[in-house]
Amino acid sequence: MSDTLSGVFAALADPTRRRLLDAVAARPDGATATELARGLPVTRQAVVKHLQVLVRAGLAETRRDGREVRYLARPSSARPAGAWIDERATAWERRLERLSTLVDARAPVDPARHGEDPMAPLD
Amino acid sequence: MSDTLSGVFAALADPTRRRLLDAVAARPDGATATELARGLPVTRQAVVKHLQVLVRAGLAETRRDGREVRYLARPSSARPAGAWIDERATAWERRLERLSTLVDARAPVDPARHGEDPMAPLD
DNA sequence: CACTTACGCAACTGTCTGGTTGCACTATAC
DNA sequence: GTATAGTGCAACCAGACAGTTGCGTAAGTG
Repeated sequence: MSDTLSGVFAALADPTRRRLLDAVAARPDGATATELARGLPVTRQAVVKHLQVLVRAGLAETRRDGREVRYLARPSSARPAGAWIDERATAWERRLERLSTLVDARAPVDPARHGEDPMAPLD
Repeated sequence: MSDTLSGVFAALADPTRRRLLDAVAARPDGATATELARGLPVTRQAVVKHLQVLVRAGLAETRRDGREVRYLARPSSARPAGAWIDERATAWERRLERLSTLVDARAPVDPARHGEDPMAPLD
């Protein structure tokens, strides 16, 4: 999970964490774990752990303010993950598009490639 | 993890699974787990499990062809997840934008809201 | 037919994770 | 100074997960 993309996706994979992120982002001055825990059916400690995951993923940051710790959202860190999905979705859809064109033309679907190592880099 | 968004994010959180998805998508006629395992440092069984995660997330589907099972990519299923990120990133950035405008104007950052329940729905 | 190959199922292991509880520490308020 | 939040740290638990091995079954191939 060391690469940054995995971290972001993993962080967003938990619904509680997504709620939390939305809640933090809704306050430009940030929110503390204790505050956030009040609105959730879990302990403050659980919330802290979730927030730490978000921070590790780069989706949030902390700012110390007296005796409290406020969590701030870092929106732009999510962009690469969104871009990753969008790139793929678009490319795949284009490929499918091309395929259906071939099918319409009654062309065989690359039978030479059947059984070949599919993890080999495409030329 | 029952909601579909969590499933997609969780599926994409694993680098092996992302590689796998790319590899499957690169073959419009699909690829079998056995083929895919040849290009990876893991067992066929492990690959099957990964592919099942992708299928459960709606990112792939299977098609039986004689005695082999070919996995096909389902690009469009990833779109909602990408959209989720993009929406947030954009909204959050706009909010930050507004904040810095306020700061420039030396206006206090909503002190009335400090300590309020941050999980409460915004009005 | 026997042989090979691709798949399916089940059990087992180590690690990660979401969540908890309990306690110690620190800064503010009275 | 004492009481009161707010945070930090550690141990612990149940369940999920990545990965393995072993074995059984089904479908082509000689």
